[in-house]
Amino acid sequence: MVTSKEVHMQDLIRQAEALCQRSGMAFTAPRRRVLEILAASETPMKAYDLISKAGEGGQATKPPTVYRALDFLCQLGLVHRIEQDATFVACNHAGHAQPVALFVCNSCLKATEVAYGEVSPILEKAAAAKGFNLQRLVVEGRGQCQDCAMAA
Amino acid sequence: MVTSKEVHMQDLIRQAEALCQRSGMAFTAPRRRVLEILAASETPMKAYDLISKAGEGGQATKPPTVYRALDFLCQLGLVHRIEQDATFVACNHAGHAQPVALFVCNSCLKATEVAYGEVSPILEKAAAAKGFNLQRLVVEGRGQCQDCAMAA
DNA sequence: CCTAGTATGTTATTACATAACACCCTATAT
DNA sequence: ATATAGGGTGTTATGTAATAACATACTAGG
Repeated sequence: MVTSKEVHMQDLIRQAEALCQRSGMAFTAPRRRVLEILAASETPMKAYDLISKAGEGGQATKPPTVYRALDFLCQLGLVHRIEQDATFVACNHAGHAQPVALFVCNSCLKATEVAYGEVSPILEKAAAAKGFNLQRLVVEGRGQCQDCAMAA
Repeated sequence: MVTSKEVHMQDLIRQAEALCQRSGMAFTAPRRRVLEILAASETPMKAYDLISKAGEGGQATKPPTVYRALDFLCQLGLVHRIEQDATFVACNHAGHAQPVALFVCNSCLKATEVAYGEVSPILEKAAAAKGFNLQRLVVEGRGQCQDCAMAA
């Protein structure tokens, strides 16, 4: 059986390859490895869990290798960093141009992505009212996800 | 001359005292010290800068002392933690019931507080559409503040 | 070839945060 | 008066997150 996770991963990998091709960057082994691990994970992962996992199967993988891969993948928009708790998650609707908010479930720790296109201009305007020119926006949250609400 | 910073600090301290009184908690020396340092700072501060500064003038101040004070002050809403860069800033409109976004200037690093009351329900609704019950929201940003825009 | 640009490997260190336990203070119940 | 429970701090040690700095390798264009 082919799980949706696996399909998702194939998508992400293809996306990554395409993006790299276009921008003349290399989709190298460590970058692929990090993306695969994140894509396979149910929940956002801490950097050092990633480092351990990437090191399984022989060669040790050191922090800088993984952090560099994460930076790269974040810039491409294939991975999101969740600032609240310093974790990383594979984007689950690869290729979105839209900004997304990440809402983390307090029970199962899974992240739900929600597009917030409509609120960007509102916040930009609110910022502009104070003379602030908004360039980058971070929207995150905590709460209870659908599955956990059902279970309760 | 009495600066607006100093007035702001007096306000915050009074607020803190009042809040503690009401909830039966103690506004102790380390808590006061941390709040004073933050209120006097132009920009958000890193925890370890706070630790050093709190330790000036004799007794060494250790990380747990400061982190405990920060947790306390954050819960009271007198201090905000900026997740993006793990810094802390005194709230500059003490006693707001409103949630606020924190926008950090890329040049001078000062934080601008912007109330985002109007967008909360929108995001809550967007989350609800995916079955997510939003309990806590973090809105932060980066960009250029008014002063730096003028200077440029 | 050679060299400029991109990327990784490796060592070491810096920065951020908390666990765990001892001690103190103060309010209140006996 | 004294025991004790709760809230708070002090201290040691450690866990966790991230990066600096420098060496090495791969690949494309001159």
